[in-house]
Amino acid sequence: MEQGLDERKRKILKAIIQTYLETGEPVGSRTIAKYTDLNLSSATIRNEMSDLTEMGYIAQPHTSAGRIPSDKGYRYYVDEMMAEKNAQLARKDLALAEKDSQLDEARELIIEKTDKMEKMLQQVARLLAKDTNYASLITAPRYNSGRIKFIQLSRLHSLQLLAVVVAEGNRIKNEIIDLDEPMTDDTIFKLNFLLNTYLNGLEASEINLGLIAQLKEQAGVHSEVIANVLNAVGNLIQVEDEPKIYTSGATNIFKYPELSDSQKASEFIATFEEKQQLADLLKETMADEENTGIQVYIGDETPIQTMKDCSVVTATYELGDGIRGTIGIVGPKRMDYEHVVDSLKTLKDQLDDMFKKA
Amino acid sequence: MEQGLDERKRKILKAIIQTYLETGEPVGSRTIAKYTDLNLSSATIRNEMSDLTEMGYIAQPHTSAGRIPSDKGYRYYVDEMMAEKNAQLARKDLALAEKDSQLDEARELIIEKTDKMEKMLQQVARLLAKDTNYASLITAPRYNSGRIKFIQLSRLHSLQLLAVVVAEGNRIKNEIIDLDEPMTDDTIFKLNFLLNTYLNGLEASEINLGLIAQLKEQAGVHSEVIANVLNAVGNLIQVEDEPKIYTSGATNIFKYPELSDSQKASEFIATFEEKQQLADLLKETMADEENTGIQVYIGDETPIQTMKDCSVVTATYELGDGIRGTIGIVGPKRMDYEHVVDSLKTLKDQLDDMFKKA
DNA sequence: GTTAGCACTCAAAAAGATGGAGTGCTAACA
DNA sequence: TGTTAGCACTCCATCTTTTTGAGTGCTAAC
Repeated sequence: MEQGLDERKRKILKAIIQTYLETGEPVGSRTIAKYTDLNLSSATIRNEMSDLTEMGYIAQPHTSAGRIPSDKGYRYYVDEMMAEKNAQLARKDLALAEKDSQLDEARELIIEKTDKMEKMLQQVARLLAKDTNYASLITAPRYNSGRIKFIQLSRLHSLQLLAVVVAEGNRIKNEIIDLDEPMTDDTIFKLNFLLNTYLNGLEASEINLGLIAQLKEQAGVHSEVIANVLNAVGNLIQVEDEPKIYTSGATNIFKYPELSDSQKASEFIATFEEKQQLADLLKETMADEENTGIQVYIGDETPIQTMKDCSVVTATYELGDGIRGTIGIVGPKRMDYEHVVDSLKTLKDQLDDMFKKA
Repeated sequence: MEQGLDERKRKILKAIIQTYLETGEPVGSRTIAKYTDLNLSSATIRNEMSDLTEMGYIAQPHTSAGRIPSDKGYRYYVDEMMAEKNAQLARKDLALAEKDSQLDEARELIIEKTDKMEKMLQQVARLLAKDTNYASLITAPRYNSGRIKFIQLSRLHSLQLLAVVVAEGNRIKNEIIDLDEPMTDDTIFKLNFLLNTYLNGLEASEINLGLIAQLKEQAGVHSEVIANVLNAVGNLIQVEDEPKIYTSGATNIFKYPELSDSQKASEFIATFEEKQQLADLLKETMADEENTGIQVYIGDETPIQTMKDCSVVTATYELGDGIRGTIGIVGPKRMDYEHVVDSLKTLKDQLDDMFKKA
């Protein structure tokens, strides 16, 4: 027992799952008897279903109902699908690259219209949600190298300085500094020199208390200003810890009755609203990298409590140098895994390209 | 008929509404008979209720049910309340300034912890939602004066310039400009001079095609760079058109059964998720300014279709010079108007103060 | 090993029964 | 004339019962 599934059982299991994905209702033996090409009577199917139930691949909501896939069943189905996809990919069977016109069109729109990363990501999230009818989330690429590239103080008014800090990856931070008394051009020049010689090329982690003390000492009377600049530097780095997450389509869950009772829906949507918890999910994704870069979490496998009744599919896109971001889809366990995986793959590739160009 | 309400009717109406606000269930004549201090039998109350129904202040969900307030009834109640609040305020009856400890504590937390406007506003929204148990929204102040204060080009790398544009209100925009070929320090200096002499002190609207042409001509070979800087300027202004809206607590509606059926909840939350439509609401608010700066929209009065079954309370905070932002609460029609109005008032005052200091 | 047949189960839908909160109206009362 | 007690009536909400039908598990025959 439990020595794997023979050909027939696999076919039946697959048929059950696919039917369930479509209808969302428990599927009975007669349905399968008609559905499948192997010509078997419902009675035979029943016997096999009984076995599959015992093995834990499917379950009965109650005695006299049809069967629904268990988490183990889904897992089997998804693994099969992924394996097949990889095989196809290996032999360059690019029938898989069937265009998703909606997402394709997206690409152009996005590149054209949005000059700002923020808007672009929001747009992508929206599109993905619309395309799949599930909830989507996406993070901006996480820059893990915070090396400082450029620092500059300029005079705004007699009592106001503007500090600009640029880090690698062209992330920019501004800080306005109010002075107690005017400062000469010369002083500003000196401070600029000081800041650049000390900080330029450093990573965030390399700025320690000793260094700060040195800097302040050098600055003498103007150590206040230094403190403010360092503050800006600090902010630039802090953003790292909580990468921004863009979401869309959380309300799509109302399309799936098994998720839309008040209690569940409320928790689910709150999770999306707060976004905080989503970070955990994505952290996990980032951690273990797979061949395709696509991960599927089914039911309890997700790290987030409130999504126990859902499945989560994520993909990691790269800019190279280990700078990565994540796209994800959250939907009911009976989601259209194939479509979701394809969509994410397409999008991941597009993002990879896009960033490579930019 | 319809010549206003006598004292007794007013008392009864108020009692009905208040009871309904608490319970959320239709209220019957006996309840009122016990509740109120004017000693009347339920029969008498019934007669009065019948009148009030005819006048349109209250309604019956069905023949043999109690009464619930109609929009007109709510309107009456809110108007009364606001009038009283204003009266209190006029004679400096500051018992009204009863502290809301939660919001008070907020103030300090906020000022302490958040250096970034964005985070602060998000925090405020979250707090307000938590305090009231309704959904909250808040916009960043909308700067309507876009006068340019400072422009600077700096070299980042040999083929990269950094443009910094600062507008009044200390809004800052950065733009990185890629060059085709290196640029001498001297050229950068000249371009800086050029940009500042032409653009400094101008409002967005004053930058027209003629001016741009002049600038580009002056810049000669480097007109590309000018175009990029103007792009940054453009962005600085564009942000105006769609002020960022921060929201929180959309899922609070699930606490109110009359709003939490799938259909309604879905639409409601989607509105909050997209935020786009909320802008309309806030635009409206900004338009007509009242004495207290607090507005209440009941049911159909709201400009947003999906909120027909809700009430919306908004407040406008000011930085002076007509620079304003909005805070708002969306909840069921039977919301605790008094508490909401007080909370918004408190918050509005705090924001006014805070920005005055900053 | 497969299948037809049949008794049995159980959830969901439909139909019926009960109770109670609340009204509107009438007639009596101060 | 305004107020009140009394009563018949309405209608929703709740609970119970009935019906229906999809689906199973088992047995016996092929």
